[in-house]
Amino acid sequence: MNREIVVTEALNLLDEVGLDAVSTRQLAKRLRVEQPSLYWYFRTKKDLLAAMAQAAMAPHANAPLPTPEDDWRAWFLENTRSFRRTLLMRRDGARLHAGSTPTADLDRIRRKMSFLIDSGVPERDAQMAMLTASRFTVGSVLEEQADAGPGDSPDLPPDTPRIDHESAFAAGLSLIVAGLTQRVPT
Amino acid sequence: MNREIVVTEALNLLDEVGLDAVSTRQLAKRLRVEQPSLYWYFRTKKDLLAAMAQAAMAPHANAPLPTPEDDWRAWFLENTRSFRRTLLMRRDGARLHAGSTPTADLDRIRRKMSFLIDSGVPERDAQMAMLTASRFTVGSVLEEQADAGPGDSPDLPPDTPRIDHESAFAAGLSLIVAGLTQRVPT
DNA sequence: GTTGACAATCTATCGCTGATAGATGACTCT
DNA sequence: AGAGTCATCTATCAGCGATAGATTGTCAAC
Repeated sequence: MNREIVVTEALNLLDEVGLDAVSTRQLAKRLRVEQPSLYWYFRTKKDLLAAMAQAAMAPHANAPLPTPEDDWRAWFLENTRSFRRTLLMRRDGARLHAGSTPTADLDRIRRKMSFLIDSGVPERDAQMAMLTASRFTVGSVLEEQADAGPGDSPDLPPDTPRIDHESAFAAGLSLIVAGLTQRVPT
Repeated sequence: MNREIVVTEALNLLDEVGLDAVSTRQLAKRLRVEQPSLYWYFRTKKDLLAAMAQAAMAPHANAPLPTPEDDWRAWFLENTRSFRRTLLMRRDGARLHAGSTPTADLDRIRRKMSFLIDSGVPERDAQMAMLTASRFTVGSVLEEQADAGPGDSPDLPPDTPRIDHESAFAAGLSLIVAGLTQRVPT
């Protein structure tokens, strides 16, 4: 056994039972091991959750970086969509992500920033737009996954139209890109 | 004793110890009562947290609604800032808010929507912009409060410039408003 | 081959948590 | 006086994260 196996099984457990029900005991049972054994691999449960969060973000973290030929608007849209898709891949993915200190890949971020700057986006605007899109995405998926979760929604009038999260996200994102476009000198 | 007193004391406890350390036992101790007594007022802890979340949002929920003379841009900015301010008033306010199914005041939302529409914002754009701003705000405050919290940040290079949350929020918000402005017919 | 070190797992237990069952006191209405 | 209810109590449960310390398996050095 090793950390990777533990994390993989922990993510399987997460998908099955949801974040609140992920316990070291349930995880140990799946790994056919006694519960304290997990503490050989992780000092605390928070450490385990952090490793899970990082592993869950792998699809987005390994996506190809932009090339100079790319259109910055198209790339920005796709990058943000990729972030959202990755959060949505796992049950409670947004909560898992938001709950752990991010351990971001700084070099990757710098490369993305450089691409935007080289495409004509002012540095500060590029930085703020990336932050804005990221936080908007986390907020969106957080609500989307909370919404899809437990069915015991309180006594709302039944005519309330369920929000289409997909198009609400698309609309918000295009709003942000439109705002950013204004900042870019022609 | 009544629900209101319990919720008030629960929010005081929250401010002192943080969301993770809010337990029914600590709360009971403060109210000079045994722990199971709280279950007379709330069926589950989740119910208590939901009541806390609603109470915590009171400042924003009681803020004056826009009047027809208001400038829609100025109002939209102030409304979003008010939301953020309210989330920031309580320790872990964003987590508390995001963790509970929102018992939104539908009538209030409709009044805000009507104001925007009367100001010339197309209905769907108004709706999407409100959603976008709200989710961006929750995502922002979530990170801001997670950042300010436990000091055990991992081994990041010490030269990493700490983000100024205030201006990052302002920048993101103005990006959204700029995007929305483009949608409004002159 | 025995010895020793280290990695990995076990047993046992701690203090804490949210929650339930059921008894008890207090106040009110008839 | 008795009934009913509100509000609180005592006692207890199962589950949680975490720690201490014993025990095994494996491989290297002597």
